[in-house]
Amino acid sequence: MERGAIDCESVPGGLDLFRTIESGQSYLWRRSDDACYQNVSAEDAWYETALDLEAAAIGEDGSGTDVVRIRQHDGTLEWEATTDPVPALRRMLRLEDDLEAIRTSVPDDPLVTDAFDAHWGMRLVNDPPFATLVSFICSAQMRVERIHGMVTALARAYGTHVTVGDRTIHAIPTANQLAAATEADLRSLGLGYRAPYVLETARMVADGEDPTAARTLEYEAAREHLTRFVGVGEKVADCVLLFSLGFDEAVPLDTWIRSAIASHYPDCDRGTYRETSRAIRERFGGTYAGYAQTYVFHHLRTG
DNA sequence: CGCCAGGCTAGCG
DNA sequence: CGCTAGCATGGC
Repeated sequence: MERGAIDCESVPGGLDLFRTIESGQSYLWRRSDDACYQNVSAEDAWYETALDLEAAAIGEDGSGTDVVRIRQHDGTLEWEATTDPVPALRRMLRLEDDLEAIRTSVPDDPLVTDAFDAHWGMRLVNDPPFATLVSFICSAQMRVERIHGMVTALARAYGTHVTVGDRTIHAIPTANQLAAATEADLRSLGLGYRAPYVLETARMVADGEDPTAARTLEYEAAREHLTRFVGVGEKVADCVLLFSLGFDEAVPLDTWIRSAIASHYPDCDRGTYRETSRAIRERFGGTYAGYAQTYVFHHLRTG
């Protein structure tokens, strides 16, 4: 394993790795102390995953089997990896984002202000597209702890196993790997009614339907395009657009954000997903509305 | 026991 | 179009 570190002083606005990874955006990482989403501090804990680092650096899933481990320690982001992970980490953890500039573009109302103050340093993620698609198909009517458990179960059952030293790391399965499963197999992992959704979407991607085609479209058209995948409605599509495909204006309307709209932005409730989405997106400043959404979501969910 | 969790699909009017 | 029943599972 190669080793290195990224100086967090060079990250504009700083980095809170714990909140970035354990805020329900990314299901890529496992903690080496196996304590993800147990409300335990990640001080000195390593996060690890197996993936294709070269592909991840350009926003693709790839089929490779690299391993990377990271932790935040002494003002640096330490890493260990089978090959140079820095370009992939910069992209996936969005280390170029200027948090101060982003905060300037979102409203300074009490809820957003409290959320940014409470979780400063949390960054959006930019994960590989298919891994994100599968994760958020699984997210329907699930708590984040269990989504993480389901994705972990999928990785152990179908993902590529990579052994480094005495540790075995499981990659999130590729579309081809998942397409070979059966619905009964996926139900036995606890996916419930999401099992056929994951399977059918994996088969679609394995057959050539490309979720990254949405990148070339205007935002609302991109959201509509992603709903072609089974198990993907407007909300899951917004999550994939925000956490993987670079649409920072996407505001997923989940139960927590709907609750926030009801209590803090009631004029933004326009009845339909599309119109409510437009209203809250505008209220959150447009360009980086998804950043405000993610801070508010995490603030409410952990409060 | 009932209720809820980062909802979606199919089938209805 | 919009609306709703039904859908798995585990934790509290």
